[in-house]
Amino acid sequence: MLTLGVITENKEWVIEKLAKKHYDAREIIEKVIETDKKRKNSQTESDANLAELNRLSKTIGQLMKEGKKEEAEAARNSVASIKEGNKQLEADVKESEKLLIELLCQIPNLPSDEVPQGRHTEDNVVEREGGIVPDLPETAIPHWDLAKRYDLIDFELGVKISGAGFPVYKGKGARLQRALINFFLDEAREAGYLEVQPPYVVNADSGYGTGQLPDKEGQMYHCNVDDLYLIPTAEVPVTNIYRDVILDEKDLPIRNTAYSACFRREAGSYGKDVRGLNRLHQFDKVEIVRIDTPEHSYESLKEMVAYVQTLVEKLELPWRILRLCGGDMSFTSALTFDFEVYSAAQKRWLEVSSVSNFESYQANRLKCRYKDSNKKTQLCHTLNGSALALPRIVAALLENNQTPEGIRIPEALVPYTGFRLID
RNA sequence: GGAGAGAUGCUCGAGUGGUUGAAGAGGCACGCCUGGAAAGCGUGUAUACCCCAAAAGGGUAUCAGGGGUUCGAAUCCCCUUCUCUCCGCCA
Repeated sequence: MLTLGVITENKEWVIEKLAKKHYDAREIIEKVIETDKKRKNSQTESDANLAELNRLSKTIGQLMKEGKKEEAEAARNSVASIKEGNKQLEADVKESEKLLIELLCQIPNLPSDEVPQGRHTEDNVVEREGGIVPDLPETAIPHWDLAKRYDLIDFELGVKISGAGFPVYKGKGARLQRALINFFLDEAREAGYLEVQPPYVVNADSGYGTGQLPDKEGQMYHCNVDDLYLIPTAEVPVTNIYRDVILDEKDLPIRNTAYSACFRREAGSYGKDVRGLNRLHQFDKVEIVRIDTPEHSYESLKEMVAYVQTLVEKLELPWRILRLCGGDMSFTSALTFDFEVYSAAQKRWLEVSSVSNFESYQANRLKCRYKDSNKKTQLCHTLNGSALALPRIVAALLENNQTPEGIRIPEALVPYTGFRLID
């Protein structure tokens, strides 16, 4: 969530910025400011009462010692009446604080100046592109058919065991998954990221910390009995490592990478979007996360994007980077670059990575701070990106590399798969 | 899952109702000392919020989290979470 300071001090500026995300903030911001005023008033008054209370309490102890019973009794009475009177004020403070957080959670992050204007996916700007779109013969088939032909992925079996969107990988299909995960983790480590293995279920506090809760509650699987959520991405547990933490500036930027299975309910998806590997309830992903200073975070974002580019290049896939427009960005992001690879039999671009700078939006919620060189405590900036999500990479690899002899494995992956051809 | 013990600041650790935001030690930072270092000495060392134009200064809250008793709670009571020990179960 945004900090109160930025809202109260730069109201008009904030409203203007949010317009780029097509979010009309005027009304809610007025409400925030009003609630904040109320909170301050109540707290000032309540604090004064409590100060008086503390003072009197000390006096009572003293008076009792001196044997001045009557005076002590009088003080005791006035304490009682102040206490009674303060109850409402304390309730007001709590109420205002709660409302304030509720309101702040409804306001999206401010888009950075680098974000292009626009409403829809068509308005996203192609930043760079590379790779060669293969010239497939007429007989080329989509990955779900290839998966069947070479017995790599069994979608029906997944349906039997769990439901749609939970495929079973078999043989070279399963080995390809494992190869990709190891390849991505090794690459990340060589690029300076520390590998971590986080839990796959998180508590509600963690969900709030990274912003999945409260608004995206319906997108996560929830274990009711234990009140735990299956992670939709490793971003959640990894970023929450830094919840309620004050870091040292010299330790920044923090670079972490993690593989995890990801679980998403994907309520409301349909049609060609969910065909084959295009959209799953469970999938594998290697994530990169950075915690950085405000001064350096955009440099970090650049580095992350450049890093992800090396991955798609090594996999020899046709790729492009999109700079997301205001209307297509996520709620919590300040600037996002999406990576897409071209899946040549489906003849469509598939999103395989999303790299974002959240600036202090997540950090404010997380209370992830650092001490700067002046020993002042400040909010960090958080960033993350997929590096990479497997299913659509697999879809593109299968489709683009199909030959009459079988499916060719890109050179960089061969040491990991142990085979060059799926046949 | 059953029984018991416990959770204090960056760390260790004292504290069982009243000038305790918290002794003491260690660590760390700065200063003095030194040719330099060590030792020594001195000073400082939480977070959030509120008042104040700001600084200075002041106030409130926080001793796992929440609630309660009391004029007053780190200290007493209740609930939750977590840790440890023993038993059970188990990859």
